[in-house]
Amino acid sequence: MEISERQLEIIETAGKILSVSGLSGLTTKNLAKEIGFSEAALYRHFASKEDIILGLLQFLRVNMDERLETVCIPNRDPKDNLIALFESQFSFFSKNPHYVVAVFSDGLMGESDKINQAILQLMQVKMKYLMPIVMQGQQKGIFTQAITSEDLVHIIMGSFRLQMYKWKISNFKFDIKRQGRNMLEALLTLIKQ
Amino acid sequence: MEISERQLEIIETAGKILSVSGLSGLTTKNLAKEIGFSEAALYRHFASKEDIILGLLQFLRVNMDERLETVCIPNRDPKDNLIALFESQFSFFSKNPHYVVAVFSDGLMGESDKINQAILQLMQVKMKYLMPIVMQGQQKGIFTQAITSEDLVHIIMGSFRLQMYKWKISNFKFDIKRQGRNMLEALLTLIKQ
DNA sequence: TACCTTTGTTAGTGAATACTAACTTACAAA
DNA sequence: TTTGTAAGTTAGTATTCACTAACAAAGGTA
Repeated sequence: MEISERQLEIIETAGKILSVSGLSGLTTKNLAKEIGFSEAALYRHFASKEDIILGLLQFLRVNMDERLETVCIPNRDPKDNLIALFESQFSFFSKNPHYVVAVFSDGLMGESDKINQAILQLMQVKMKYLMPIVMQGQQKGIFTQAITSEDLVHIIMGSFRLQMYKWKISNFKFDIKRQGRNMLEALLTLIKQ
Repeated sequence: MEISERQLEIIETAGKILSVSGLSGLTTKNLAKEIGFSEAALYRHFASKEDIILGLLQFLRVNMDERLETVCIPNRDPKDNLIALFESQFSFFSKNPHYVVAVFSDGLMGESDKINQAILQLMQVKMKYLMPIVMQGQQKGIFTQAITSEDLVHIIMGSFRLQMYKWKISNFKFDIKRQGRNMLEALLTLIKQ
């Protein structure tokens, strides 16, 4: 599953349109116009619009996986890992706000199963890094053991997602890195044993 | 802003379609067919499709406001109030799963400002009841005072929303009341001082 | 040179969408 | 009895959508 240069350009332009004009703005017409070639040319690089969005989500997933891999350092203080993970996430979305629209928007492509699955996979990638951190923190007695790791992860993920949602419906007006850091601090205080 | 019987029927049918066929299934054509009259007849009762969705959201808001009003009893143990509020929410959505699609789906009507605002208002109604409970609980020393009420509410709301999201993408397959109760329990354990 | 592949073009297609115009019917009030 | 209104109907409309067919130009390779 190689991604050509042109494909990447299309994916990135799709992301840009998403953040500027939202979901309904992402049409093949707009996409082609923004890139500067014809609508038909899109179909030289992708079989369908769905494939373009899937490409976008896949790109985001691979990117996130690689990014979190470098950020989460085994055997480091779980608290530091949690902070680093969040910082990295907020920093990335701060630079690429359009992906927020992609990930947190349902109804993308009329509830296509493939796309829903791609979004689920994205959540799972994050879970892959979050879960061990939380478990390690609990084992070391840094995070509370009063509730299960699953519940703890759920609460952390929920807080993160709501923060993202608020940012999105504010039209990305506030500083997500600062607000995110505040929220994380509260979260850490809460889950500290 | 009175709602006629026919309007209510349209709203409820719209909700039903949302839960069965999702966002993309909610077309004027499907809506009319489901009710059993012509498409044009819809426009005797609503000025536009947007108005129908706004009606649905408004109906949900009023309903939720009244419901939570009876559920949250002043001067009762905040913990009990919190449980009652959640139970009521889960119970309602369990009976009316289509509203989950409406509320937790962005891209409803191409990012109409009015609709986004209506969804925001819905969150604020819930906040209206949640915030005093949390503050009271903190004052009485039942909930932790280590973080602010705002942060606590954010974390609670985030957990609730994520629970709803998981339920929705599972196609309403699991028992939201049971799962919700489990999550609330974990949450209560966590925020207990 | 001859040919193939890649990547673009123009000019459409059919299907779906929200919505409307014009007309009909039932019924209630004056 | 007359008239107005509410609530249906049929048969459309313009627009938008994702997508395609047919062709052209560039460049590499036999």
